[in-house]
Amino acid sequence: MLFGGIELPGHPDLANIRALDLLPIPQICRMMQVGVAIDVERLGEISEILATKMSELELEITSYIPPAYLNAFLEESGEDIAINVDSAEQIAELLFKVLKLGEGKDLKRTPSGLRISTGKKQLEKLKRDHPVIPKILEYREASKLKSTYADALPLLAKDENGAKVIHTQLLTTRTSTGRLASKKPNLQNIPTRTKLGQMIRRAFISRPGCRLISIDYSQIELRLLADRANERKMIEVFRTGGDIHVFTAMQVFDISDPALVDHLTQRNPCKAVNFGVVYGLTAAGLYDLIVVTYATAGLPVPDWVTIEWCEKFIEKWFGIYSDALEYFQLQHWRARRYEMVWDMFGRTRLVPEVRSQIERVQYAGLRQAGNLPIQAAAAGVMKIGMARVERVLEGIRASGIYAEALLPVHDELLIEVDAEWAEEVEELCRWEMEQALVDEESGELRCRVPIKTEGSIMTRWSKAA
DNA sequence: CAGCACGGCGCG
DNA sequence: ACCGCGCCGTGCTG
Repeated sequence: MLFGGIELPGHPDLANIRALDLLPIPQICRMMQVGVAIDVERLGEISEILATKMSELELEITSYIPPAYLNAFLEESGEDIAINVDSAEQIAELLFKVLKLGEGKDLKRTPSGLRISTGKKQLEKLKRDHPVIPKILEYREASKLKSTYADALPLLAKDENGAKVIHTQLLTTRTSTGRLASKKPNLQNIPTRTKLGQMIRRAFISRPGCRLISIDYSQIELRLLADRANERKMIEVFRTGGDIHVFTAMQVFDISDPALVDHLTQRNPCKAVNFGVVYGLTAAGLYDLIVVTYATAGLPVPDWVTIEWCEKFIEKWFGIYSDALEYFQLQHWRARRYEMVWDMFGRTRLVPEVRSQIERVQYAGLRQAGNLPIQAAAAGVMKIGMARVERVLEGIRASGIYAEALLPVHDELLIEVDAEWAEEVEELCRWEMEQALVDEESGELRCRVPIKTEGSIMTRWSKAA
């Protein structure tokens, strides 16, 4: 029996899931009431920076409209500006009708099929064909960050004794996998991946005299895959504390020395596949991923990277991790047999799609079936971890010290504590989260690999502490 | 003015 | 044709 009486039945178990889902509820209520402080002035500055950048880019983009078309564009928009870069429709017209880019290439259409897609993936592939493309991508990034974050967040902030505080709504019954969701605003998608994005994230601050503590589960989904699939090679790597992506590359490319593994051409694709298999990654999907990776790095894609090569790559991966292959096959079999799959805690998901006559729908159902036992297990681990952390924080608060959980972000928990106690609290909370799968009675770890976390103490929320 | 579908994109 | 979310602006309709 785990913390809070949670079991690992390994079969559908509604009572167990009810108990698991209730576990973090008191903490969730607290988090919504406590809220997160933001630096509204900083967000204002960022908004200005982004606005400036956007008008510069807008001018540059306009300059690429051939003079013969300028009047047509002006008329269409009915404004004094020629083109609205925020309009995918107008960008598609510029790129594919006026500039006639990508002729001869098989350009992907939008899901509705109404027009050619101008999504990031597609534009990355065309990046080298015309100088306007990177400008559009840059504009899109700035526009997204400005409208969704820099401008929107301050409007939702409430004045609370001198600080501006954001209160999100955490949804506990929104997802099909047991994850939590966040809305008004969504604080689970605050930027982190780009330089500009990190500026936004750094506008989330600790209250005066406090520190933010971020603790995230390290590769939790891969570790759970290793455990649930009893995947021998993965278990060995995680037990010995090795780099799973480097190990994969050594196996796939038959390299004996970890130092000889090349990052761009070997470790990165392996990392993509290691994460991607949990989502049901296909050869086409991997190919896209690699193309975008190279394009983003500003490099031409080597001609040995083909769909066929990606197929071989994935086959090789499942040859190496053959227990993982069997595990996914078991989930697919269950999905077809019962139209249902379940995770280690007994959470179920119906997947009637696997009986569809439409192949595309059927495959989507199978990917969902393969993904659920892993994503749901990770969500369950997080719920136990959260409840254990809250027990510790309650004790700390009882001695008059400020200590509050602020926000769960799927495999990360953001905590706020009196600056004086940050180091101690970080260590305690990391320990609690890492003990999520430890049996309360025997003290035994109910997982074949250790559950690890990484923690950092900050005054501003950011990935690089 | 409100509501909707769509394309697009932020995060884990 | 890569899983799970929520939210933005556009373009259109009632």
